[in-house]
Amino acid sequence: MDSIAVENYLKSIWQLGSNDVATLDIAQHLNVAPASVTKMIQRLTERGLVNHIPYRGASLTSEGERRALSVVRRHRLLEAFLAQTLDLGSEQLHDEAERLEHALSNDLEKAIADYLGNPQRDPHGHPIPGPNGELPVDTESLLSECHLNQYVTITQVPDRNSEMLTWLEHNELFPGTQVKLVSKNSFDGGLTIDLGGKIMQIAESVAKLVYVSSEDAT
Amino acid sequence: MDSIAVENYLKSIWQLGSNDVATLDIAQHLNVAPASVTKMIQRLTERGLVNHIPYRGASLTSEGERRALSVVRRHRLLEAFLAQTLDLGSEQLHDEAERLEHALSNDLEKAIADYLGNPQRDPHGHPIPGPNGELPVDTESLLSECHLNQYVTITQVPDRNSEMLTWLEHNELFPGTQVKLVSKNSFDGGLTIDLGGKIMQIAESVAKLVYVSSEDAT
DNA sequence: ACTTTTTATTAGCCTCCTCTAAATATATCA
DNA sequence: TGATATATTTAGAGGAGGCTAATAAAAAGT
Repeated sequence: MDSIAVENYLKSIWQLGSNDVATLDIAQHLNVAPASVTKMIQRLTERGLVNHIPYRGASLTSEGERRALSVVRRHRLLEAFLAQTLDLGSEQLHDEAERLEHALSNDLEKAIADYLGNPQRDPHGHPIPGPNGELPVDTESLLSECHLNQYVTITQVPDRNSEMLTWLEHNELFPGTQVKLVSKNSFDGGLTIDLGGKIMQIAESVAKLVYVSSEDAT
Repeated sequence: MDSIAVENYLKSIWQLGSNDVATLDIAQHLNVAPASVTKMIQRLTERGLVNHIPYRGASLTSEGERRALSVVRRHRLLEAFLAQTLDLGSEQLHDEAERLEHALSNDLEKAIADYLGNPQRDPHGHPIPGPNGELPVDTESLLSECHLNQYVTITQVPDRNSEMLTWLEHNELFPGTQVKLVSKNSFDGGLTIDLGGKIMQIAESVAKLVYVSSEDAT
């Protein structure tokens, strides 16, 4: 059984990209000192969960990725479960799941998945990895990279960053919402979108965290 | 915030009695070496959570008890919550709550309590301490100490020891069941009880873990 | 009361995870 | 290319929590 710290490192590396993740990025992501990251990376390399080229970066081995996805699965199942039973603020969901994910047994994970009907996505639209780490092929793109006048459906919003999430929710920008891209500012990357008649502005920083699908949402 | 280990020690000491708990008992309860217990007791004494007289025993300070009861509250709320939402085997409940209890924030604790309607007891009949550690005065007694021909209602069954629990459940001996004490073996302390017409034997070891009330259950 | 057994504590060591300060590699820029 | 800035790793230390072996205290038995 991986320790909480190990699970968090694996999850962070997974979230930060697939190859050559920088020590400093992990350190900031986990809020620890860079030296602590180096040491942990070495332990994980020793255990065969990470590949590390000194001064270059770290990436997950297939076993490391499997375990990272297991954490992600538990996290997203918990978000879905808590969202369905208690109704917590969308921002709270993430924080609670962040702590509970490390205390979930296989049995309870399964019980929750069954209770929810083995959902494919969590409340923020993020795909839930299967019990063995299967993830659907990603057919979605970033809102920031849409074509002009294209109609798209929001599929994923971020699950951290609660202020942004509150703002998105307040403006009815959640998974399932259909929007049309009206124009794009060349100077700051901001977007103007049409939300069923309502015209609004979206900063590039937000549009880079929202995924959309050009087909109808499934 | 207390660490998981600290929370477990406090809870163990609370469960093992109110004064002069033996090092060895804690060690067995937590499945660690006696020397580890001594060391932790010293740390807890240092932090004002435990009173310790060397070679005599340990007991909780009022602050220590407050924190122990907080863990117990989270544990029992979780048992109630999981029992209500997922329906898990009664034996599984305990184990899952045992791990999750350490990852429950105040907010989530409150959300769960509200969702359940602030219950007074968990599924095994154990009283759930209030948010500040309030426990009802105990008016219940052990099944093993009833008088002959007395009608009593079961109020509490143990939450650990899954075999016994399964057996109790299988024989419909759970909180709310009314039984009459028919006779008591003088040699082994075993009981014969009348369960709505069905006569059965209960070993003393079991009767010492089941609480009953002579008034109607509330 | 003296010896033996049981229970607790101390001493010393280990692993995990963290930190700061110092050293080293890499990147960047003139 | 050489100098500076940034990123990374090493060195060394510390706290938390665990262990075993050795010692000391308390309890129990004769």
